[in-house]
Amino acid sequence: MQASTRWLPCQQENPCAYNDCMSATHDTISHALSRVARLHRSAAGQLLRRLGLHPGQELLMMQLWDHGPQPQSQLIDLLGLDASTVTRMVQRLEQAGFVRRRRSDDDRRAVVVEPTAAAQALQEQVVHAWQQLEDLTLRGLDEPERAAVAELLGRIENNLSQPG
Amino acid sequence: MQASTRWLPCQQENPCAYNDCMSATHDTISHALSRVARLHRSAAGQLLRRLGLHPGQELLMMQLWDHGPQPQSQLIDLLGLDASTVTRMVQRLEQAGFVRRRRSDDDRRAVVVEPTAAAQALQEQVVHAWQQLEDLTLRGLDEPERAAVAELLGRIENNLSQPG
DNA sequence: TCTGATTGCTTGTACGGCCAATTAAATGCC
DNA sequence: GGCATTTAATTGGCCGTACAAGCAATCAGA
Repeated sequence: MQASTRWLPCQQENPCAYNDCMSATHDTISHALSRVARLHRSAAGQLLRRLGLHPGQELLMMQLWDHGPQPQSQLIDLLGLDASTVTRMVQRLEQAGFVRRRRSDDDRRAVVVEPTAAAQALQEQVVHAWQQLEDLTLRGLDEPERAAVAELLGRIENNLSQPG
Repeated sequence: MQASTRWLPCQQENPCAYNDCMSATHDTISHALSRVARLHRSAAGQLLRRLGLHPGQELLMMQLWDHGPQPQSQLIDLLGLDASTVTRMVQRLEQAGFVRRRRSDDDRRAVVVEPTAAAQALQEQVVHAWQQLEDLTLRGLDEPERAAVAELLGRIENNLSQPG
């Protein structure tokens, strides 16, 4: 990340048409959150890359590791994702050999997703990568500060979970 | 969000193969961050929808509103995105009528991106939507707590910005 | 029992985002 | 000047993600 001052604005007819000093879209927590989210996802991507997973897939796998085989509808609930998203994620994870799909006998509409042996072998590595990510993310924050982050994120999550 | 207990695990040969009580992939701040990020982006999407913008595009437009016409390379730096991402975002924003592109005279490789009149008309609405998003996100947090969020997110951003 | 509503899932389409490979222009070094 | 290196941008390919539309199985009420 080097400084980028090779472009100096205000060389046009109306010099003050743009807010160089006082940004109309001043920095907000929403801005910071967007940046942090992308950086965090990117870091996760680098760690998961070698394991053959794309960021986002590890969250689905973790649900399977934690709660065992379950219908897609439950994955959708737990992950909070769109149904179509989960459908295609599961299709790709099946293609990659990490999950298996079968139609449920109880409800012939439902599809039960279960981890494969290959996924079991993967679990340990993913947990490790996730730990590395956590360490990298929270480097330099002591325990009370980490607790504060967790608490504040929890409240923000709550805010965003319930409608406007 | 209704409870989802219609699926009870542990009805298989090996009852304790899955960690229902003590999750191996226990809840982390990285997890919370992922969830909050998706919720936040989703909320932004709903607010930007009526304005004809997709989440992510508003950040690019804000750069243009704040700093005026500038080469794509600078947008890439400021937004921290991949060059290919910005290329296609700008193409779509041009298609939508919000930006114009011209080759720079100084450097015939460079493409200068500038907001259109339609974009100027949009700015006010986007700023308002962004304010709504900020309010929704931080609802119930008092000023010291908001400051704490900003400070902690800043440190996390710093952590994630520098290599491993 | 039949029928309308609901539920589970899929496919089409589109965007944000990344990596890899490529082209063209500018720069730097000899 | 000439050539290797760097830089700006683009395109192809892939995945995550969402919305809209649609199909099939299930459920509930008349």
